[in-house]
Amino acid sequence: MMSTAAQPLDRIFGALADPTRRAILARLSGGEATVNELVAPFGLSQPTISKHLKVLEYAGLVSRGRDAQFRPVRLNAAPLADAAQWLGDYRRFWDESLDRLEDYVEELKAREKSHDGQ
Amino acid sequence: MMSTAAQPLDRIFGALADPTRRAILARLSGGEATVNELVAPFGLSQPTISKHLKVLEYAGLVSRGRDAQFRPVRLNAAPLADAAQWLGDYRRFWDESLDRLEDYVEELKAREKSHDGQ
DNA sequence: CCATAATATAGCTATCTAGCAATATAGATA
DNA sequence: TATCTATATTGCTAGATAGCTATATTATGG
Repeated sequence: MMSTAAQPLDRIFGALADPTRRAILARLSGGEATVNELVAPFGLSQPTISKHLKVLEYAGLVSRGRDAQFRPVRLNAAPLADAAQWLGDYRRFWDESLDRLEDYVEELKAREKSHDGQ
Repeated sequence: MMSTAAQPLDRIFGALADPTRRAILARLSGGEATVNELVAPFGLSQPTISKHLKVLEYAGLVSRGRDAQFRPVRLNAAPLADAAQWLGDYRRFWDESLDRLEDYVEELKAREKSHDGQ
């Protein structure tokens, strides 16, 4: 199960490396779902989907609720921000000319965040 | 070696899921390097690094040159843009309030790109 | 309490992974 | 040509992964 010693980014990128798991996240971006609702669209067994959910949970990308015998799954996107930040360090290599604009926006955003704002 | 049928994002995220490979990319962001230069900082054998390089190459993240008996490795960040774009679809979930600003900038960037500009 | 529905766990297989040491190959140089 | 240096390839091991079926668990509802 991806060695217990794995770093957060290992788990996050590892979770995203599987198309079924990316599809699960895409589905969850439209709202929470039960396990069976997630099983339906794939040609995969329920235990297989449950295993994928465990990988996503281990990466912090989903969390589970409880509603009678249902265990609703919801998206938790926070770790994706870490992944995006890691990628951000390389942005200038694929998008050199727009780098300064990006920096400017990041600065604006940081400023807005520090002022708070709703 | 991550099934031949893997999709590009599988290979990209899969490549990023290993800390040694992320460190190699970080090193390459400072300029190209030979295999032995990449071996040095890790406590890993040369064949192990060569194998990591093959995974990175398969994901399109590095390319190799030839200079005498050296095979210089350089960063190819383009596939990271695909990963970043995928993540971008989830940005609003971790960064709701700044979404409109982000959209605005994306629009600006698209406009600037279509005008070209150096 | 019993039956059913939703989900989790166990146990299995085939394949992939990350690491190693040993060896092969390719190019430069003495 | 012989040798040295840089890198690739081979063959191995231990452990992870993705899938399955069968079974256990948990909670509802009769």
